[in-house]
Amino acid sequence: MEKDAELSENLEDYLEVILELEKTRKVARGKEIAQKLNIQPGSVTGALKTLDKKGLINWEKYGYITLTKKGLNIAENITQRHEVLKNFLVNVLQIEKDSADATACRMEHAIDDTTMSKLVSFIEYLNACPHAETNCTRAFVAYCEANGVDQT
Amino acid sequence: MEKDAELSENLEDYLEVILELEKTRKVARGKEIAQKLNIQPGSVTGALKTLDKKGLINWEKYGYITLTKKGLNIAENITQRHEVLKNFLVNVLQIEKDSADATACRMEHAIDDTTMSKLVSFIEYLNACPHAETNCTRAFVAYCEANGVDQT
DNA sequence: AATATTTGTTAGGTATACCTAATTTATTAT
DNA sequence: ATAATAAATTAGGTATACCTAACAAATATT
Repeated sequence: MEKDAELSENLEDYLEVILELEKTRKVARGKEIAQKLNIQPGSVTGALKTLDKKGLINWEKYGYITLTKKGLNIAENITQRHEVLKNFLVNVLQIEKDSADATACRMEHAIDDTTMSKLVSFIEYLNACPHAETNCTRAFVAYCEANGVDQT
Repeated sequence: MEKDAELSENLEDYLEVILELEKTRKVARGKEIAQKLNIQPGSVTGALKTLDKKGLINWEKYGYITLTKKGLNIAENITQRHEVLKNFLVNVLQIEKDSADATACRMEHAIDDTTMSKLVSFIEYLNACPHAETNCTRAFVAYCEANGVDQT
């Protein structure tokens, strides 16, 4: 049982990327982590040691990297936050995908569980809520058009 | 003309706090900045030097602190992001005020101008949009109640 | 099996951003 | 005016998180 002590945004990003790599490649490798995070491979090792010490990944020198159960929980939580935020940005606010992804990537560290579940409910509500003969989201798009809000 | 070079989240927070203090006290003082940011006074000086070098504040040793025009622009932008996000969290997602404030404080650094203006439009839309005999926001509250979404 | 290539690690360095404790300057009270 | 108090700065230290370049290990090629 290690101190949870709050993960830094950076370490959260590592976990998220490792989960992504595990899904596509079964295991994560340092080089790929570096590429995804846009950093140099030399920077990865230190972070892996920290994550290992915190009991979030299984790591041995020169070995493959996998998430522990504890690490997986966190990684999945962060990934979910990312997806929900991106969903909101793309499907509700009508932000372009790549930009939405980048913004979600920054916001995911800033949103707590309570806010998250409220946001999930809100998106659910928007999809359920019939507004005139369309729905709230489509009505918002129409509203933007009518008011000349930039659609880029 | 200094390099803009992207302000760190921390320096953004300093500007935001300085603006807040200028509004209530005409000038900001190191001690108050430290209090608002929950850091020790000794940590403030270095940051002030950096902000001064970037041309964002007027600062002289042992003197008062005010924002330059450039610093004011940034501070106002950040403050606006904070307010819009808080407004969304409190009035749309129905998050409790203090918690919303803390979340807004973290999210304000993560949201870009395009997303910001989309969010502004969206809040506007929600207020304008009549839904049944109430409006979208109230309808969302009802939806949460009907679906047992936690109201804390 | 030996060599080449790729990948990972280490070591030393930079930048940010905080801390504490000592010191200096400014302000206030006598 | 002087002494006491308050506020700001400095100096030295810690932690995070990155960098580059040199080195080591593992994998692939012939």
